[in-house]
Amino acid sequence: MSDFKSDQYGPCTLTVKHACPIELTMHIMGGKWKGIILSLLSKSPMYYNAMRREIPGITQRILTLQLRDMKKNGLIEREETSDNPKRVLYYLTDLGESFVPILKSLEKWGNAYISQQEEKLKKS
Amino acid sequence: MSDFKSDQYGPCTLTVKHACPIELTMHIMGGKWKGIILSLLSKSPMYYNAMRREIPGITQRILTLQLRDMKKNGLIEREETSDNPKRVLYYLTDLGESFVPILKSLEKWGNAYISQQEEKLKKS
DNA sequence: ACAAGAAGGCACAATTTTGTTACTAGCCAT
DNA sequence: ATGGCTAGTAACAAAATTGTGCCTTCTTGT
Repeated sequence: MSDFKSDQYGPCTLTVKHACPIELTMHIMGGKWKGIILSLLSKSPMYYNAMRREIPGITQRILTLQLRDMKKNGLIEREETSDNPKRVLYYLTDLGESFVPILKSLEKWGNAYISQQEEKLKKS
Repeated sequence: MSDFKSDQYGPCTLTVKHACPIELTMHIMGGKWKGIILSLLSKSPMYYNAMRREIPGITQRILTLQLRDMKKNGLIEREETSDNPKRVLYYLTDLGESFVPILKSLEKWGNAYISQQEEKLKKS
């Protein structure tokens, strides 16, 4: 259900231009793997199996699903190379690139959160 | 499952300080309602039922669950007032506040995404 | 001829998240 | 004393997300 229909998302008091953009973004970028995939691709384009190796714990099926989703949402591009054996290269689109700075702040925030949690643990 | 255990999250090639902070953040902030709730509270503290009215489509149960989760993760604080009838005020903690700028960029990005989608629709 | 790497597909299953409907308990005003 | 407001609970159900295990097709190296 990642299709975007402009009247599918409930109104949001913050900005009611079309739908709630925050919820939309969370829906597109949230989830367990999208962030990691995006951050890998932000460093360089990558072949399918290379990504698989770089993301421990992900299965082929899930990786494929995520990549498809991200392509459908215009975040990445898929390109079959013509060399043998045929390989598939994935890389960020401009839209995908435009999310990278946000990704970095999410990462920062996460790290801050972690250290805060650790401080709490010390005290208890 | 929102508890944080430092070795529960798979390694992330980006930053392997403790776990993948991106995934962690997505896990804490993702989902359908957290963003909206946070953005409401970023404007002012709010009572339970006021929030309920401001977020069309949310049910009591879900709102309660979300608020509890956010409190558990240290994003918001819950305070029972002593007036009659007793009411419950929710407000952001510093940690919660610290996410607001990110929320705004998520919102911006969402809006950009929406306009891009619309342009595509025009062309087809 | 045969294994092995590339990029998946398929059937099914478990988990997590979100939703529905109804109910409670304290208090207050009419 | 009845209804309505406060902030929830409880039992149950549906939907979405993520995962498992095994199969496939093409190709290249030995």
